[in-house]
Amino acid sequence: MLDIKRIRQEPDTVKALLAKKHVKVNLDTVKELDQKRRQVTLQIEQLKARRNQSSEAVSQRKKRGEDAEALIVETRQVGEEIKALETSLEPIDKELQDFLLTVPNTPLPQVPAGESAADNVEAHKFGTPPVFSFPVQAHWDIGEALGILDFERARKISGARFTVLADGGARLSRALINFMLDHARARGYQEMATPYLVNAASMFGTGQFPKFVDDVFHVVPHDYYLIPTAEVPLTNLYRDEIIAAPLPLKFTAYTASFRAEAGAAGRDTRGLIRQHQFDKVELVRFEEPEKSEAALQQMLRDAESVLEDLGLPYHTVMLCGGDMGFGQALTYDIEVWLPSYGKYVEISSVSTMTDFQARRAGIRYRPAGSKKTELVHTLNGSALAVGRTMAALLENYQMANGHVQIPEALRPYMGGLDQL
RNA sequence: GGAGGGGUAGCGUAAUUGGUAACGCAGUGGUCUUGAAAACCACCGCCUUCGGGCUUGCAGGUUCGAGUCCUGUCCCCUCCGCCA
Repeated sequence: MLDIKRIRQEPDTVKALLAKKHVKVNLDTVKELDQKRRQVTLQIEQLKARRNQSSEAVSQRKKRGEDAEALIVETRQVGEEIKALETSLEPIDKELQDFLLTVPNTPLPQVPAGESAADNVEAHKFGTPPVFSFPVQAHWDIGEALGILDFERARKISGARFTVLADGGARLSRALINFMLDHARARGYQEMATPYLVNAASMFGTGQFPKFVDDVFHVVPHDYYLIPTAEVPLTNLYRDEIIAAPLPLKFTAYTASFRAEAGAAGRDTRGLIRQHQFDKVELVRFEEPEKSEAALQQMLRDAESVLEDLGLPYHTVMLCGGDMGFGQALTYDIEVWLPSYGKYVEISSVSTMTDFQARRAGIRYRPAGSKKTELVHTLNGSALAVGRTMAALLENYQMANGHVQIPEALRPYMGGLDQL
C-alpha cells in the first residue's frame, strides 16, 4: 500500500512512477475521498469530545444525587449525530481503503522503462550454453525415460500440471532442497518451516489479495489459502509487530508452493516449468529503509551463487516497469539456460518491496535513538525454484546415452552418486 | 468436534450496583555521582486537521456512559472425543 500522505502531497510524482509500470490510477478519486474523510472525521471527533464531556457531567451530577435527565437527553442527541456521521463515513472509508489496496507499489527511479520482458536489461551473465554433439532432449523426455518423472500417473491421481517424482527424481529433488537450504544458512539466513495454509489477512499483508484471489487455491470449508510462495508466511511472521531484534532479519524456508495458474492454459504445458504445486527455497529479509537497496544486491548474489555452484549457465535481468509485479519496487529475475527451450527461463525473482508490504501488514521497527516506530523494508527472492532447477540440471547435464551427470556440489547430497 | 475456564501496556496483576483503565517489574531520558548502584523526576499503545480522538483479542449491539451486560467470531488453557 502506498502512503496516503505521499499521494496527497506529491500526486504527480506518484502518477508518473505508476505510469512506468503501465498502470493508470485515478488519483483524483483518492484525493476527493481523502478530503471528504478527513473533513467528516474532524466533525465526528469534535462531537465525540462534546459527548465525552457531557457524559462526564452526567456522572458528576448523579454522584451528587442531582437530576441529570435534561443532560442525558441532550447527550443522546449528540450520540445520534455521531452515529449518522459515522454511517456516512463508512462507504467513503471503505471505498478509499479498497482503492488503496489495489494501487501497485511505485518502481524505484533506476527501473528501466519498457512494456514487456523484451525490454528487460541484462545485468549479469554466467557461463555459456552447452553445445551438444547429439540431439538434445527435453527434460520431460529424459525424466520419463529414466523413470524419475511420471506425468501420466500424476494426471490420474490429481490432474494436469502435477508431477510425480520417482526414485532418483525424488532423491534429486530432496538433495537440491537440502543443498539450497545449507547454502542459505551459510549466508546467514535462519531456517524456518512454516504452515502451507494461511488466513486471508496474511494474503492481504503480502499483497496477493485483493487483486490476485483467483491465482491461489482456496480451501473452502475451512477458509484457508494455500501459499503461492513462502514469501507469504515468512513476511507475515512479523505482521502487526514492532520488531525488537536488531535488523536485518534474514530467513530461509523450503516449502511447497501452490498456484492456480488461471489463464495459463497452453503455456509451458509439458514438463516441470509451470506446475500447480512446486517446491521452492525462499529468502526473506527485513531491513532498514536506507539499507534495502544494498541488501537487494546481496540477496541477488545469494541466489545467483546457487546456480554458479551447480555450474548452470544463467543471466540476470533487471525488470522493466511493464514486466514488474504488483508490490515490487525493483526486481531482478535470474534466468537459467534451458536447452530444450533454446533460451533463458526464469528460475528466481529477487525483489525489494520497500515499505509496501510493511504498511499493509503493519511491520515496524524502532530506529536507534528514535521514539517513533517506522516501517521496515521487506525483500524476498527464490533461491531457487526446485522444479525448474531440476529441469535445468537434467537438460544441461544430459549425456548421449540418455543419462544425466550430477554436478560435483550435489554429490554429497546424493550419497556420492555421480549420475542418474 | 463436545464441555468448562481465560484474553487488560514488553511481562505480572487491579478496577464497588455499568461512572470514563490503576499498580508493580522491565525499558528509555534526566537529576545526583569520578563511574556505577540506590534514590528522585519524566517518558514508557496508536492517530491527529494539535481542538482532540481512539485503545481492555476482533466485530457488532444495549446505554448519557461498557474491561464490566448481550450477540457473533478468533486465539490460548484444561478435560473428553478423533488422529499422524
